Amino acid sequence: MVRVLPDVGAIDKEFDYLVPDALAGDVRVGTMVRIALHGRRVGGWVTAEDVVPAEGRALRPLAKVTGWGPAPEIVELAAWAAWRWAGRRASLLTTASPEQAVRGLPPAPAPGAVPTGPGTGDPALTEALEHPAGRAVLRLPPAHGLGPVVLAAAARGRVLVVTPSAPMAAELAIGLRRGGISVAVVPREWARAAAGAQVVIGARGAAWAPCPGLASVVVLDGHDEGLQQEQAPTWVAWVVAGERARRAGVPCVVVSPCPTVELLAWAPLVVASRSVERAGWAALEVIDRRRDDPRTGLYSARLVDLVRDGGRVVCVLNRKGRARLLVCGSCGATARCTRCGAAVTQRRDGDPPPLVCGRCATTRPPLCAECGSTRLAALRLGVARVRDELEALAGRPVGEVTAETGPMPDAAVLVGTEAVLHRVGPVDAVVFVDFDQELLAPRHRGAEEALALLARASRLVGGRHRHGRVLVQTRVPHHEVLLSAVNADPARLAASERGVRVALGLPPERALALVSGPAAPVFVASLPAELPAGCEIRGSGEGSWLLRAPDHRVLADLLHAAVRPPGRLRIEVDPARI
DNA sequence: CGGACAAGCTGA
DNA sequence: CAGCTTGTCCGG
Repeated sequence: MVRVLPDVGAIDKEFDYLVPDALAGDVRVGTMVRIALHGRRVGGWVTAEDVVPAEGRALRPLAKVTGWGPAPEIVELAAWAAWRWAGRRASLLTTASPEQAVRGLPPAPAPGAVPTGPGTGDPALTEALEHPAGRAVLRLPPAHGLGPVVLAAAARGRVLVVTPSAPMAAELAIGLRRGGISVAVVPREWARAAAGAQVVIGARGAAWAPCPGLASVVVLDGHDEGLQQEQAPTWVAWVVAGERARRAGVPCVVVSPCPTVELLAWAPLVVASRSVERAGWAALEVIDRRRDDPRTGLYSARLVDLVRDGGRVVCVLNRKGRARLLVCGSCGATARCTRCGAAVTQRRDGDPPPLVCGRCATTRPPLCAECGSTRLAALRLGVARVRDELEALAGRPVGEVTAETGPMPDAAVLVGTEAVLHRVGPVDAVVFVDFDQELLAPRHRGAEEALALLARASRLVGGRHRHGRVLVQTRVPHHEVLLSAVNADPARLAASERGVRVALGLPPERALALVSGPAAPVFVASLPAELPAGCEIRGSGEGSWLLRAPDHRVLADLLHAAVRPPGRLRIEVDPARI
């Protein structure tokens, strides 16, 4: 007799079934089965074997064995993650399972010729993998090759590699295969991974992929938002990978050019040598636009030079979710929150209408914080015009790229939203036309996301040795993000960011959950009136509540104790936006 | 989720 | 009061 968790959205409950003798050999914890439930057939996973029969209940037999599913330790990991992110096990087990039924495994691939011996391993990676803490964050600059890092890990045994995107995983896999290593790219090659490939690689779902005989786990670009699942449960791949490695007793290394404060709180930091780090960040030119007219000064002389004869140039313009910025008419400074540094907007009510921070809601009188002037002007980019104007300035064709546009235009100069950075190959220069939208984004991870953009740009143009250029136009030229990138020193931003998080009670200082949806009021009302020490709940007034706890354990236990009412309820633990 | 069944609403 | 909609419950 086995216990089965049905793959049905609203059911987070297990049911017991008899195993027909004919199927007995194919059934273990994790196996995907079909069961008769309430008059219909649904899929599910075996979650326990040898269940003691309950009294007085006629059990139905399993209808069918669908095929291989996640290994027993992954089923346990899913239970842990369901607790950690207040989600359903079924949604996590789906991620951990093959997309198509796997009836049998292919023969185990030969590991291939993994170069071993002295001189083959990246010394920084070796130090990270052998860190006594069992886990480490390895800071390697953007242009540092990741192929050799994976190779060095593969030399120590079977390795699970998690990347923020599928194309990145595919590209690394091609390089590894060329080197003769056996690779399984998940989710497509789930069965090959289960059969025992030397490297199992994929996007965030790879944190759940099969990898028998796992020797180490490597997460690449650990700062990237792509490692977090957008829909609830909002699990984060490096957290899952770390927990999996801990349970398996193997090391986990998270590699990133710009580790977030959350990563730095999670594991000890290992850094490459200063010269390696400097060489791996592109030269960054900061163009101070404070003296330019906010309405006309979109194109600095340096920008015009670059698009005229800068080879392949990509111009990034953030036109989506573009908030209006206020600029001082006297000194050119951008209006920012005096408490947290995010961009402020002007309210319509009040006399005079006050400035309000989009991040921490602090309000202040409408004066320039730099020079005291009352002349604050709204700055809006004429985005639709930018492509045309650049084409006129450059004297050569300019193509437009966004997430929605079709094939890549055949032009040496491209203008696009951030999506363009994910779609182009190597280029000679990247220009951020108006970086202040990024620098001052009223999101709690805004500054880190801005540095991540500069890191991505650095990778596209190659490191300092390739003479690629990254150009940033800004009215906040001394922002920590820019200083960090200019100096190839991400620790700088991490230090200041750490202070902001402590002051505002944000992660990693505190653990957060955002509760929303029609059922949210009932759910919130069912929380104990006397919250555990250090916890608080704040309503937004728009049907969502922010729950704050000293750490994830307290937060998860609290969410677990509340009554989950019927109806739609979204619980976002570690929300990307608050 | 989706079927079963109960409780409410409507119109001749 | 049949016939239908809407709500609540529960599954092995």
